[in-house]
Amino acid sequence: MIRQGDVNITERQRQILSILIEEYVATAHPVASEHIVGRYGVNVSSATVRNELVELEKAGLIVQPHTSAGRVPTDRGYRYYVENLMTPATLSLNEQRKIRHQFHQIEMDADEWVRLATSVLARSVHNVALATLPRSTAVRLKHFELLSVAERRILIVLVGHDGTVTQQMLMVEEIMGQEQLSSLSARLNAAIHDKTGKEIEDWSEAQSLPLNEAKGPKSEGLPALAREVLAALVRILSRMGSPDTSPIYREGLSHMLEQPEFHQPEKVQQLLELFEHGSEWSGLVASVLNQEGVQIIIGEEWHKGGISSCSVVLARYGVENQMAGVLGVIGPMRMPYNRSVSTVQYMSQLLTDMLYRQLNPQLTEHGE
Amino acid sequence: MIRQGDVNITERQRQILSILIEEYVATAHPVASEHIVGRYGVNVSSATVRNELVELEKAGLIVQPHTSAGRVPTDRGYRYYVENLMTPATLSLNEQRKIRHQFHQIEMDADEWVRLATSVLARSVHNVALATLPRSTAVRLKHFELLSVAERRILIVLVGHDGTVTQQMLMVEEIMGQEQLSSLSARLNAAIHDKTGKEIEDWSEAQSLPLNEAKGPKSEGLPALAREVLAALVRILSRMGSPDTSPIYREGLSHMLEQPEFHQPEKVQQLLELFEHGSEWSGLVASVLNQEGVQIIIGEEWHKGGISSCSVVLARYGVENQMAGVLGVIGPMRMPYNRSVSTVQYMSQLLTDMLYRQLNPQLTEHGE
DNA sequence: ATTAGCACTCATATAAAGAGAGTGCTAACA
DNA sequence: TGTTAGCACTCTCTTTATATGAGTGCTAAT
Repeated sequence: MIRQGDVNITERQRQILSILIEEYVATAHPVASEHIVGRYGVNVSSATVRNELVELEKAGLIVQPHTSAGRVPTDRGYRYYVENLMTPATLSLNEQRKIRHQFHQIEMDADEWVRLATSVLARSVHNVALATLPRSTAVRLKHFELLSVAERRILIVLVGHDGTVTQQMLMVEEIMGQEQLSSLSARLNAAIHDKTGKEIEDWSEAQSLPLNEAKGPKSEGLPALAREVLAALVRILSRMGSPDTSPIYREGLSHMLEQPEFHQPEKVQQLLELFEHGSEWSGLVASVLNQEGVQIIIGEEWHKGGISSCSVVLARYGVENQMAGVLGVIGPMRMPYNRSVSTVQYMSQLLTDMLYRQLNPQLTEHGE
Repeated sequence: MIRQGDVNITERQRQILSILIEEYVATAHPVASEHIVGRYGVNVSSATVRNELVELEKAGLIVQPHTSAGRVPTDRGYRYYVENLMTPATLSLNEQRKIRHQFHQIEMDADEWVRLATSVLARSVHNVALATLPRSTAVRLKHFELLSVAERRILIVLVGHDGTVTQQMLMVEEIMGQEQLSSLSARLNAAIHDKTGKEIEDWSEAQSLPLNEAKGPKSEGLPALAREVLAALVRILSRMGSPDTSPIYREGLSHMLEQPEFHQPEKVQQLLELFEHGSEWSGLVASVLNQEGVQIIIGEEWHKGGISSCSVVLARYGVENQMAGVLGVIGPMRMPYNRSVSTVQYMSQLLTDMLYRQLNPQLTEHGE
């Protein structure tokens, strides 16, 4: 799969580019021709390497910060590297075990898994990890409960067919005891079990007309509250279906700031502003949700002039269109991509497995 | 209330100190004697001011970064200022209204209020705001529900008598339908209603003995699950009573980094590490929970060598020993204390009112 | 095609010099 | 005794000059 159309370079140039990038990733210093000779089969003189470097520069894959400095990869250079040159890494079995081990606390729900995953990921790649919570589209109501929290305050707890749990406070006019609420929820549950938000809305409208006409037999004050509850359920279900609104968890900033590219304070502030204005992410997240595999966004590919010199490595986790989210890493453009990719890949696979088991409990028993 | 025992300075010195601190807070530059003359009734020459400055320096309230520089307040200087000199500010009615307005979304629970409060606070003081969630001691169980999330996975939702809601996942051996769970929870609710964690534990132990002996009549598999549920309830209740474990919400880092003291990257990193190792905070939080009023911690008063040059302004909110948390501001030592204090005070009062109303719903109707 | 050799460029480090801000001190003054 | 003008002194910050050295591009030889 060779994209990056117009790039056409010889085998040796590719080798040199690869060495150069890996050297630069490791040291953060512009790489001189001298430092390339003698490594991994490059048995030519520095002059020859310099000639090749000129070619690579013409192709737009590297630049020099100033005359008489070594070379540094460009956005395009990294792009070519991750697509053609990078040797894909796999986490060692030991690392895999260490990570899996942290998920062996049983009593957690999906949200907590994801939060833990960001934390593990951040430590593992020494950069900032981020994730969105898993959201389903078109959730079906499995069951809900009404809990009287205080007079006039009712808590609605809702379980979707996919195991997601959401809660929502509701203020009401009437004062209701827990018993009344329980009987109401029992009655409603029976009626709207397994329906989607849309279906509940329809059902609720269908009910309201007949009820108004035949108001003799069974309307001792309940309908108003019931309608409020139903409306709230519909709202919750529709919100659960839209992934954009979900908060984004972040962790590992202090690791990231150890990197030399963040020694100028403006860079740091740019970065933090990006984090605190979460809205910028939603487009990116949405696009990753629709794609298979690990996505790499390098430098300004995402966002002209935004966080230059940063890259993002993202992957979807979960079950497509059913219960999916995004998790990944953000770090300086100069990051060890193969490690990032493999770690993100492993974490997303792990989360996917766990969610899959949650949706299909009968498979649970064969795990480690 | 003049603490700071051994400090004994004249009225004019106090005036000068006050001007100096306010000037330094505003400009972030060491303050020269020339800049003090002519302000707020200081009608003496710069030479006289210099003489007074020497006295203030002897008292340890100010220092000069180097010979031939202006003066800068020390930790003790700020301490004296906030305790004796600072003119307490009140938020303007306009600001108060603006803040209150943001809390007028009805459908929120206590946790969401607190999260919103940190966000508002951060914007208002242009620094980092932080808060702990409200936790009660010795929560009594008001009601709980069991929800079948998936086969073998049960969600426990628990409402405390103070309106706190907590959820917890539970893995079990048996496969139970929602109906069975509902009837189990109905039976248990009736029995352990209004008990504390400790009381539930006792009750549960008391039950297990008789049940084992008289195992004829009513033991068709339920007790095992019931015991698991009870154990989980006890665990949840005890966790709800310990405030240390609650996560700490933070916001506003990008504001804070605009301050010139964070133009050296090491400072930034120190700060972030402090945030990510949340454990350091728990002692501080615990002590603030036991005190009335706004607490100010200046520079190294908290933590020798830790985040020097930062101050924290904290206050408890909520109802003591019933449902309380901590919220406040962290910023550079050079911060406008009176504004921070008044904002923190107002926010904590606001949260307290809201929690109080939640606990006593009959008062709700007279509010704005 | 490769490479040794070398002049050239430019960032970085080091030193010296100058400017300016602000002090401390002294001596005069009310 | 408290206040103030005057001034020398100190120390930072900026500027300028100089040196160093890493790394390149080019040329000419292999």
